[in-house]
Amino acid sequence: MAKNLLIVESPAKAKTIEKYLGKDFIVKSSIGHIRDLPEKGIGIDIEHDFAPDYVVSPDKKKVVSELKKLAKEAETVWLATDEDREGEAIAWHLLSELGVDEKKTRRVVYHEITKSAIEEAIKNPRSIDRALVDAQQARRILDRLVGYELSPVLWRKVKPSLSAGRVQSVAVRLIVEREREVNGFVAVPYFKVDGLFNANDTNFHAELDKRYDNEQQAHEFLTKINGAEFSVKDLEKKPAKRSPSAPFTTSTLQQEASRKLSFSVLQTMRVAQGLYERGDITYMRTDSVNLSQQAINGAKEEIEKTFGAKYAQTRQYKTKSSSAQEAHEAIRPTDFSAKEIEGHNDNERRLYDLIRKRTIASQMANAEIEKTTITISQNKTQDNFIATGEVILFDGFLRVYSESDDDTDEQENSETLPLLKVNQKVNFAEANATQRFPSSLPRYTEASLVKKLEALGIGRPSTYAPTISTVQKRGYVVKESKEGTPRPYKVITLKNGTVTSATKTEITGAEKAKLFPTDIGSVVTDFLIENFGEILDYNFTANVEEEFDIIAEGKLSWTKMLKKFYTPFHITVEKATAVKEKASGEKLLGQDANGKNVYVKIGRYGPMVQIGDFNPDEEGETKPEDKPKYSKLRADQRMETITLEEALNLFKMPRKVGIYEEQEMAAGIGRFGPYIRHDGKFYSIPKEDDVYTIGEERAIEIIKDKRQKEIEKNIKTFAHDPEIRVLKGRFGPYITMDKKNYKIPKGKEASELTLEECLEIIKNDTSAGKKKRGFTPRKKAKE
DNA sequence: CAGTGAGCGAGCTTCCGCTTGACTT
Repeated sequence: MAKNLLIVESPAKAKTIEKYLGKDFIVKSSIGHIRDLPEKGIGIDIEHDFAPDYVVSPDKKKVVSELKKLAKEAETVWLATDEDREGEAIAWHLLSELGVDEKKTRRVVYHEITKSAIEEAIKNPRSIDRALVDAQQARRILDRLVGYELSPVLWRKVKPSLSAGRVQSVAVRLIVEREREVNGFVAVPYFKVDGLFNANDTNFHAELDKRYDNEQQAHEFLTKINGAEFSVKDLEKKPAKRSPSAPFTTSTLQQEASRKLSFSVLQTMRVAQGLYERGDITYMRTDSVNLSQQAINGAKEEIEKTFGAKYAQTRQYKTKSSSAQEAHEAIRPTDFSAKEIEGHNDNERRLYDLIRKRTIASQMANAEIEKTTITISQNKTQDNFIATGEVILFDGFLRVYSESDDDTDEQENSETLPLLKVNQKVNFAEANATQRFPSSLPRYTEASLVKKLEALGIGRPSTYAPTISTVQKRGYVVKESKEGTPRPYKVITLKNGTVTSATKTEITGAEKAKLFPTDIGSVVTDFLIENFGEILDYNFTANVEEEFDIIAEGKLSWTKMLKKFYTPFHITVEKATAVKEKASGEKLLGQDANGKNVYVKIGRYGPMVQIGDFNPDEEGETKPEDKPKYSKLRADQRMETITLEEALNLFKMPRKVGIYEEQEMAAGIGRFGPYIRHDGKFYSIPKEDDVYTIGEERAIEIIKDKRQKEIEKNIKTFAHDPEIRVLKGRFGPYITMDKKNYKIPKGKEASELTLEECLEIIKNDTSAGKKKRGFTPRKKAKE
């Protein structure tokens, strides 16, 4: 029987530590929190100092009973959960739930999973820090009060099953407000002038040191400098250095994996979890940029071996975020010499490579750069052209890793400039004044939202990915890509002594995997800001965190803090509940041809347009012809941006188009876009046709086309078994049976397949049994 | 999938932060 039971939070960590401690120790994990407030009901006795009703979580019953048994048999129970607020609380819950004498328990802490750190921790046990536990209770209970009192208000005022909370509601607010900024942004165009020069047989670009507001000014300037002589007025060389970024935390890993690998934050965490479980990387949910001494030595050794001693420069980074609790190390490889990892899929290899390079780069020398600025003047006006270039004198960490940036174009500064002298003449080739449109701040991606939340101190490494899932699951936010629209712009060119003007076209407004608010998201946000401004304030979390810190220092009672918060909060909840009207986001768009009011609002089934008002007579009756008319918004329309004309157009659908084969044809817009409906069948209307004006003749053409394609699609059918068909699809021929599709093996001619061969292919198909790997929610979604 | 729409209302929904596991064909 083992004398010692040591409990940590993560099973993978338990395995590692067990190796370090030897046979006198049995190491087990709690798998996170073991107790919590009950899921049903508030679970807090508010009248009696917010006494919480903790219950063992249903999915932790097994773990707890096993730990209980082992704890009883052990001489000493070591509570080795993380050294932060949540970890301290887990230790305290374990102590009270396992039913062992406190005298035979020890609390130990460490910041890194190394043999020396664990042994050192065992030598220095302490007792449980009750003040820190109280701070956690205050955090937990405040979140429950906010979440479970605000959500029911939304059920009454907006729609059932909605939710609100300290973290998610602010996340949605960020997205709603950014969308309004983007939509309200008016781009005031300007002209920038770019010159192409040649000197020492090298072409190079230089930009004019001023911009013009309009085409006329730009034109005038180019006309003025026609025939000018250009020379180097000034030359400046400045040394600069660039330093590597800190090793990864959860948030920075999510951002870089998004930019460099196009991973969603959930995908990043899933892949990292796999790497962690196999022992390839350290823990992936961390807010610390710290590396253990052992890790720094490992990185240094690897750098010296691969690149030479002058490339190594060890550093210890400091965390910028004030909310950080730093219970773990930064995310790093466990073994720096492992360049390639065995037995992993492509995504795991790519993420591992990113983590390894980032960590190694963080311990490498600065890059040394020489920045060159060349000022070119001319003899016609006082204006100068400026060329900038960069030469890397010593690549340092750049040899391994360079961080991506969300906001800037990376292709600039890539030009090599010729070696010039002051007063040297340069040859002018051409100059272009190009019309540019400034852009608004970009919409958030999942990863840039995480970055913003972290900067505000909202949420924790373990919750970034789930929060982003929650706001999407509730229908507040959608992740979407959008095709851009063409926009004309002017280019004025001076070349060969003449100035010419041309109009070109660029694509603008294209978006890839960006977060957009839904109408529900906007309406809920407006409602919450109006009624619960304090909670929706970007500083709310920071403010309560300050108080949690004071509680953790033992200088404030957690129940007092909660009471001070809850009393006024609860009054606003009751006030908001007492107001009968729904929060529908109703907006008057204008009047239709008959002078009836046209509104957009959220109805029972989502956003809609309403024409007309209710005007009941004395008996409270409304005549049927006076009742308002309704139409749902299309999927691509938003309450905030729909125009009166677009709203009225919705009522023109579905529209009678004509008769074909004695059946009526109607045009409409469905979930998959514009369609013609005929004899119960739907035919998509191609992009080049207008659903509002399409005529009978064209509609019949579309129907005939579709039928023809249907016929061509059938490569082969079998009289014996009409269920099985060989079809032509987007990716080539395939076999279909019972709504499932099967690939045709290479080397077989589709049109010559026999029924037996088809059955053989279907039988041998293996793709159906594929299992999806990943996390599923604790509770199964009811759908 | 191809479209509904006030009001009345049973009984349901919900938070944040720790952490992974998988009844049978």
